[in-house]
Amino acid sequence: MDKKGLAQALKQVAIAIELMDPNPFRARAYQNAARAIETSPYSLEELVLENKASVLKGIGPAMRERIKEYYTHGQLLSQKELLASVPVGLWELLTIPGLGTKRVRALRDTLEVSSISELEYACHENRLLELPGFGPKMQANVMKGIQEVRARAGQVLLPEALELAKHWLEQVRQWPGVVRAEMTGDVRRSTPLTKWVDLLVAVDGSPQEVLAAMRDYSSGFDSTVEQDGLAVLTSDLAHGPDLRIYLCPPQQFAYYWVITTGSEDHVAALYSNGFGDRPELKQSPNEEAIYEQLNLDYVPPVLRENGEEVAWAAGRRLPKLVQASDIPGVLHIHTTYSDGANSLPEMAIAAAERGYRYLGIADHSQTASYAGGLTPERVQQQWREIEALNQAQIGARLLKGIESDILPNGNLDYDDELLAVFDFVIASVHASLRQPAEQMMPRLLAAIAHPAVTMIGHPTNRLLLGRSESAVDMASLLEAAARHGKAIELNANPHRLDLDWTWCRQAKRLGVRISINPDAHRISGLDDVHYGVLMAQKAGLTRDDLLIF
DNA sequence: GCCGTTTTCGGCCCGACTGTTTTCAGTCG
Repeated sequence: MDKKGLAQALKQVAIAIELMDPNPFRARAYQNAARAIETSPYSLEELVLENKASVLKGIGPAMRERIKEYYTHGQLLSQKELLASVPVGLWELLTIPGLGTKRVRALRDTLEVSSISELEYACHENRLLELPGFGPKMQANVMKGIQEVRARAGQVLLPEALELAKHWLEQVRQWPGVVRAEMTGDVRRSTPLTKWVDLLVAVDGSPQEVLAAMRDYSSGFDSTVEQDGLAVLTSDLAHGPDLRIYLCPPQQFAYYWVITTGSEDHVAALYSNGFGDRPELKQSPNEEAIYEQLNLDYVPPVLRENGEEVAWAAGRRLPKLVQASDIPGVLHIHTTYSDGANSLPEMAIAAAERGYRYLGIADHSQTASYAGGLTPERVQQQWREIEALNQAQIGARLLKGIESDILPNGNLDYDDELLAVFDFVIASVHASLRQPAEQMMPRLLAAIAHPAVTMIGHPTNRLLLGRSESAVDMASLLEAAARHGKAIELNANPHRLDLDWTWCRQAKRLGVRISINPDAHRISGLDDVHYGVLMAQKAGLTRDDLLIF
């Protein structure tokens, strides 16, 4: 519960008003208030307790009430009825690119469409063409959007998958006959997205007996017994991925742990190394013994992906994977100077508490007005504060950086003299994300060639389960990075994880340094580095492959 | 619902882009 949550809640009310209430200016007031709060330097506590809300433009008496409500209840109680009056399906329709509140209203009022399924039906009947402002392209885009929404339904990001897996591990460990239970599958390999949350459970007794004994606990699960004796319980969770629980005898735990951890390609590569011809492996005491029997170095789960790693293990040349402790400091931090929730000193102290020696501040540049981007004057002001904080040594040493927008024409967002003085410059695309490759690539290549630029930030601009990648020819971008000696960001926010780990492998081959950046907008965001490290490990990166200051 | 005064109500935010349009409406960041 903080001011970002408040801003979210206000925006949600704005959408509800736009959908239900004919007065668009009331909705606008909520949007304006949300923006005013987001871009203000004040915390939620300051807004309420020190009445800083009163000095903000766009906050009147009603909004002051809303802010107080949110502060005391964690939600906008007075708007609950309004929010509940919006049919659930309408919120879903808004997730389709190109559909905003106006078009959703038109769909509902004229075609009586209020869910994705109804919308799909209407598309098939060509009904969208009847609506003013809709045409064949719009209808085609909507159909494409529906496919995308369907494709990502049932998947969750890594943190949520881990949460679910932990929750169910705790449950399953209480079940009768359970000797041992561990995560397996995608979650164990730390894949960015998970469709199945998999657990492997060692149980006493035959699969049939065990399933019978578990009946009271596993209601709602479908159960099957596979031909080799492995029993599988599956369940559709209400939202997100499906849960799958493998049951095996205790002696065969290691064997099935290898198989269920996957990936398919990894296991296939193990089979080419004799995995299938060695029945005694079924009784191995642990995974290490299995790899040893196959004349392979032990492959950590995170690395078990396309099979390439099995060749490395056979050649005794597995990379010494980068560890969190290898990272002495992190870059790409936002503060209250732009759209961050915490101040410079707060972030500096939090970084020191996490063992970081340095912290690279990179607030938004001036074009990013929606995020409170810094004018050159504000940049100077921030530098003065950074120097004072470094002088006082109150936390991690602060580096003067910036996340400069790459403008649609490939220019950066300040003049060269100013850019040259930063300790580092992250160049990122934040607007005109949908440019065709013919414009996007020259744009990115111009940015990476700029002498002041240290790295390209979140190079594809994807949001996992949210927004598809920009038209980036990654091979060319990485070649350019190698040519100019520039780094590429591995944005560690679990919504991004961008550069994707598969491309990190290519970057390593080209000698392009990877910068694992939290892109933190608050103190807790610093901990996202963990996910970045996992992706770097997946790519097989070592400490030497990272950009270190 | 907020603001700014012309103190009592009329007007209200931006820039790019896309798809729908013959000049604009809606979406998005």
